Amino acid sequence: MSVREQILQATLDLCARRGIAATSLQDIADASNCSKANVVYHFSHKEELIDEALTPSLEATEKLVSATAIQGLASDADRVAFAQNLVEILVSHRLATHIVITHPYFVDSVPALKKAQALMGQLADLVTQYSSGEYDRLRFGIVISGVTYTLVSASILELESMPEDTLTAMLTDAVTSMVMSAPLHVEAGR
Amino acid sequence: MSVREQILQATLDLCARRGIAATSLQDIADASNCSKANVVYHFSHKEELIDEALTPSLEATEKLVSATAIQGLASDADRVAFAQNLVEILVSHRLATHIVITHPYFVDSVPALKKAQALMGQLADLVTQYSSGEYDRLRFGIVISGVTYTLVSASILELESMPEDTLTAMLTDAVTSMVMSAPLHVEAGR
DNA sequence: TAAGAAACTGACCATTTGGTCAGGAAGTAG
DNA sequence: CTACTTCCTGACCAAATGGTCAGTTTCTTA
Repeated sequence: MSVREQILQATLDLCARRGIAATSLQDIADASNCSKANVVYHFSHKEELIDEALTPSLEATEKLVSATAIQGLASDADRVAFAQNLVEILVSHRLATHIVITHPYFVDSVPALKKAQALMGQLADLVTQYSSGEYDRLRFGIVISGVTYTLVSASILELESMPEDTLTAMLTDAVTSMVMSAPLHVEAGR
Repeated sequence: MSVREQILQATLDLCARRGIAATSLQDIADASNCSKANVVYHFSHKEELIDEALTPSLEATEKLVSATAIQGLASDADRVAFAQNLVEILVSHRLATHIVITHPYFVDSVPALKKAQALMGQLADLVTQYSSGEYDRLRFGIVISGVTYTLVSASILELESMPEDTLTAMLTDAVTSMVMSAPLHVEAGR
């Protein structure tokens, strides 16, 4: 792993664990086995560093949004596939997603967070354009933020012991049954 | 409102809006029309100040937990009442709840946050002792954190325009239908 | 009104932070 | 070997932060 990549990974780890404000460039440098000055050499500002660390997660989400916009969510199969893809993204980018969701007040200083919020809105639009208005939008918001939060705060519910694919399956089921207008209850291996 | 109360209110406001780490004692002092030294005079440490600001919310939650532990959640009426009380607490203490939920990594420095997490676990226990295990616990976690997060990040879903009691009713319905084993769909005035 | 307690303040301090800068290694090309 | 670019570093800096302290004002009470 290149130093650059090490720095990005350390940024995700530390910011997810301690929060952006409590994570200093020095912390990131230590975790990346290089000097603070080198961190600044690769990413000239802290915001830029965080921005870049969040990018892969945003790109994956963007892809899902545009694919869903074309495909639509008319059939049950479409909806299940959507829920699966969404949970897949949330799980595989859980650090980034956690950072996004626990830092609503950094929107102005970190552009990626603004983008992330916009994407969340688009996702809500997609799901709810097939349903009946504000109440469904509300449900969607609850479930998405809830799933995301739960994922990374798993210790609260002692979910750490659970195998990752079981967790993914459960979350997919939860999303599908709680958000889609026609609950499907894809029984996850439990 | 006494200076003490002003300080506590400003702490809730600012920490919910910008995060604990990004809120300085000076910011709080400015918002309370007093000196920083006076803030430290009333609350000798920052953690102590935050701790005290979060206390009312914790006490309300504690009360609900112990009341529910005695009353139980066997009947539908019990469950509806529980959901209403819970949402009522989340709404009326929404700033505190937002602080709690967006600062999982401050658990070690702010005792109140540790307590809050423990209470969340007890709430989950209460609801799920009437249901079938891990999956329902997961659903509960999703809905509670989701409702809470949604409440304060309402701007994302443009819920700001909604009257507070409509919001409360919707959330109560959402909690009831998504978490309780028997969906009730108390139709909120919509 | 006198005296003590409580509320409050400005000046100050050590520490940490994000970021700059001048220059040293290290690789690469002619 | 030489010149040039890229990568990297320690030393340094201004700004901000949490907190202390000595002293002043304001309230209470006898």
